[in-house]
Amino acid sequence: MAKRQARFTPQEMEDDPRLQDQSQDLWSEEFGEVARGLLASAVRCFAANGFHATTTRDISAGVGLSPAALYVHFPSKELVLYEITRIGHERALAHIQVPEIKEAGSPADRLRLLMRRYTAWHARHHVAARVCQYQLNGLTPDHYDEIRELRRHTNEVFRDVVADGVADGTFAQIDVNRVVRGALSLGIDLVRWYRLDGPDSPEELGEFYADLALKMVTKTAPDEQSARPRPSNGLNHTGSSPVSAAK
Amino acid sequence: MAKRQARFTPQEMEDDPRLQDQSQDLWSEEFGEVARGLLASAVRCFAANGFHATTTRDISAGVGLSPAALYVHFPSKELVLYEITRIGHERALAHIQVPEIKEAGSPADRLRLLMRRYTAWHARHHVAARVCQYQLNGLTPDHYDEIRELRRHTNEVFRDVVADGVADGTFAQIDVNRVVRGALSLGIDLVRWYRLDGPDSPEELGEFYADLALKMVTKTAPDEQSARPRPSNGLNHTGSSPVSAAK
DNA sequence: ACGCGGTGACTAAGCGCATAGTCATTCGAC
DNA sequence: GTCGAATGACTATGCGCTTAGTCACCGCGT
Repeated sequence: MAKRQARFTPQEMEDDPRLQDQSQDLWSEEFGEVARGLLASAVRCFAANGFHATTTRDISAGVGLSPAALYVHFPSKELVLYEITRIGHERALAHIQVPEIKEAGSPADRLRLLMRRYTAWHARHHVAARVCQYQLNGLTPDHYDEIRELRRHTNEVFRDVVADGVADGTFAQIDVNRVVRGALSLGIDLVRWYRLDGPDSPEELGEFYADLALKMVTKTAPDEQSARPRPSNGLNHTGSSPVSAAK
Repeated sequence: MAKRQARFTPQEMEDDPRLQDQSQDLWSEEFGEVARGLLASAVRCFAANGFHATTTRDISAGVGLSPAALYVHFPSKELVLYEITRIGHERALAHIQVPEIKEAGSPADRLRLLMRRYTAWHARHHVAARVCQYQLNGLTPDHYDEIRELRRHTNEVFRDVVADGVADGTFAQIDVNRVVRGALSLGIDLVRWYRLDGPDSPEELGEFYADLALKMVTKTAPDEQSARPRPSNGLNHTGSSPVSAAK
């Protein structure tokens, strides 16, 4: 009878190694100590059970407070989600808008650094990033649009690097949009399964995915690859669309 | 005050091209006409607003019935979700367990076919697949475990092909687990952004991702790739772990 | 030292509402 | 007339958020 079956209790969530990450350091400055605790608790709850399955009681119980205490620090449950997603997206974007990448010489080096940092950031903050990626439909339309704007910027950072490499001949004549979406998919989808106590450190995974991204754009010697069962059907992966409506 | 803000009305969902896919044909046999309509409506609602934000009224209104009608065909809302995810996972798995792939000659050909079919299936059924991927936390623990078992099988299909290629020297000496996860990430993450009215047909995207998967495993000529800023730190991407706990 | 008014964090209790699910009854095809 | 499908009115419950009030603490005049 209308019981909301959150599958993880606060105690289970506290101990679960799959919900351990380094997202505490995301909101170290802008919030007071209690508000930070509430955000951390909310991240765990939202990541484990989803925004709508999480009650204000769950969040506040995670820091040993009463439900009403949440409203001393945040005006609504939705705004808690908004702050999490906003900060998450802002920090991820800032982490790939660094001089180190811009000033790296070749597009290949830039792409390698970009993919390494993007992947490692998402691995390090995979719990918060999971909320950022999969709980957006709990936002109001206005807040959702703000987050989309941040995502557009992230997209452009990738697009610029890949487009540069294609333009100057460093990369193969690939479809920029498709490759960018593929690289982003790798860097994002890992938050669905990654865990810090798994076999790969964030840096190792970043290194590996940077290699994969490079392989995506590198020219292949004509007879290097194995035989293609499909001869040539005129539907090759080059310039199929100018700018697709990337979410 | 406790208003659940589902952001999409039934009418909006009916018309939104982002919620159009071919998932109708998934449950053509096992259910009656009305039950199929309810499943289709539930898929749209769950994909648009999430399981917990969807009411039984939303689902039944999508087919012009009263809320109570849902309980004529399904014992609970959770079981509607379970049927969707079960059938989705079963069909996706069946779609890559075909003789066509097993009997293809080289591991490269098998991987190409596998990735093509896996990607195209998820693109064609991206709305239902989105529910299958992102709404699993609405399931009871028992049902969740059943789905995990199906996912494990899917994993193994990929692992077998890649491991074969590595064993017989067709592929480079890559880390099988990492490559499999990367390929699965590409094939799965597309359901987050794909739309049938976008620039790529399911087949084109499958073709493109099959190329990417091949590039992931193909040996690179020693000086083919651009200079690596990292010389050799002993942390190369080879055999870091035997079998990781893939979700 | 002390009292005193002010302040902000926090709580207990609960309001108003919406939800998942129930059930006696009706409808409609055969 | 029978029987399954569908319904409208209903229940039990849980939800987000509010309200009235407690408590610890602060500055400050005396």
